[in-house]
Amino acid sequence: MPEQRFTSVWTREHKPRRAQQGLSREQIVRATVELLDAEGMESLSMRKLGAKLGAGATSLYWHVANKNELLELAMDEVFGAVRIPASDSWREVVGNVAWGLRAAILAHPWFTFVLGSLPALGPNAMNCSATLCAALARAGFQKHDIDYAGAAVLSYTVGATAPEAAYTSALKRRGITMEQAQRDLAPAVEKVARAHPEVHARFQEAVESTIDPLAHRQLAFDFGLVSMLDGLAMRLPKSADMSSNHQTH
Amino acid sequence: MPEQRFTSVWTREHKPRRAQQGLSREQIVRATVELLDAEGMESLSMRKLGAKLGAGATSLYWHVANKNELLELAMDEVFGAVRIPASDSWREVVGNVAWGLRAAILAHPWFTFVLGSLPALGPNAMNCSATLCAALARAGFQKHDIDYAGAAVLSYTVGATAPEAAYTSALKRRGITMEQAQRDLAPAVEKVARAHPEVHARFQEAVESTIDPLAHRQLAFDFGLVSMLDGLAMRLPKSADMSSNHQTH
DNA sequence: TGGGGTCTCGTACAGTGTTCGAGGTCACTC
DNA sequence: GAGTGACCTCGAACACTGTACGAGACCCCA
Repeated sequence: MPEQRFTSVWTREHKPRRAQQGLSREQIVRATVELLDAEGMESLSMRKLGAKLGAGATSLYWHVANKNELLELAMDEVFGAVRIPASDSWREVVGNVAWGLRAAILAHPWFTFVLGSLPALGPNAMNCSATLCAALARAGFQKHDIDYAGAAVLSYTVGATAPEAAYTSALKRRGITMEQAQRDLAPAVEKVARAHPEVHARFQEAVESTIDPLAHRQLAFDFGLVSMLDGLAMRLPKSADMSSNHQTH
Repeated sequence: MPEQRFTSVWTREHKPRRAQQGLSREQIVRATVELLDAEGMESLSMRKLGAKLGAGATSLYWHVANKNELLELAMDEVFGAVRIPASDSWREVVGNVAWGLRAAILAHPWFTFVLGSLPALGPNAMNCSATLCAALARAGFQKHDIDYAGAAVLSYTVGATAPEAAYTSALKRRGITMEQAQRDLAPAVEKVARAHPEVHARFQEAVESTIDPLAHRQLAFDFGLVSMLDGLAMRLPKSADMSSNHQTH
């Protein structure tokens, strides 16, 4: 087996070319994000992207080594859209980053696919995790616990938001309403109800609920986020921060 | 726009054919899991799968409507491998399910890709979330909080384990050692170090650390899981369970 | 007038998921 | 035994995909 290398856009250096005319890397990345937002991950092809830019598909390969590099760049573009808050309260900083990341994922549902397959080494991603860790360090976490706590919040945020984004965007793109989807899934739920009656009961509750589904999902996210933050607060060496029951939103 | 339907393997009914000869659905699903484990998500093709079974690619379409259905079935197969614990302590049940799911994801890194794109409506997935919710209900959570708490634990578990599985399996499949990867990433980290020196310091610590990287990742996962469980325990209406500081593993 | 770097792109290759329809193999009935 | 219809397999074809390669175009500078 030949000693392979682990590569990424961020390990090659890249001199920005004269932005005179023709294509530029920034322009290509912007178009990529737009196309992904509009049509989703599996509809992005180099030919379509080229056409959108009024260029041939293979012209893109001058500015970018391959499709994966393009996706890495697009991912970091989304990380860049996460607003980084400034505050003295670590709970506020961490909570705001989590909600910001959630908003970014919901706006760009393809994001988590890229995050799951390619390393996030871009400057904006680094900036995100750095502010998180800085806040946690200031809060009083020590050494490895800083990384652990930061990773825990990011993991929960991504894990909670990704399927939500995938589901809602899949429905929207295919022109299916939420009610239609629930109606279509009813038989499958019915089948499972025999083994787990209490699951069925809660599903019915959800269907007949009068709360706005969007508000419902926000409540669910907040519940988990607040729980995580409270649990982290318990792990602070000296109980410096005791405002554990504040809502983050 | 024509009123589309939201479909899934689990919404169609399926009569298991006579298992006499030729292909069967179970056999195909087993082979799918094997192929995905061995070569990863992007290397699964109907032609390869057919060849592995000694059949033509298009023969599979008699037993399964399309590739997505196949992936749904494979996903539920993995859910079925999660051992469901029996215990009176809700923390033990929830913790064990989380660790079991983590083990399943690490053994089948393609799992989270499917989970992210297709609905998990299979019986084994339902069983998993049902035991989780049953334990949480017994613990004292009420109504929606049961779902919220269950979703929080699953979200954290998936969000924390998925990138870990993706990274380690990508390295293994391409024959790259962990040390080699860290060496390859060094220039990118170096570049970011200028903006965030404290990130660089912790990265160096991690590289030079003498702890086994596997143990390190397990510690990180446990840190977040215990934090989440502690935070959930705080949300129990009457403080029925106060054993908040026990480790789960 | 000549390079030489920078950039575009047509062609080609090996692969993909899936449709269609022709055919083959049974178990059962007349 | 002949015939029928359900069950199952599969070759060919279609419209795609990512990207390697090499031919050319443009522009700046000597």
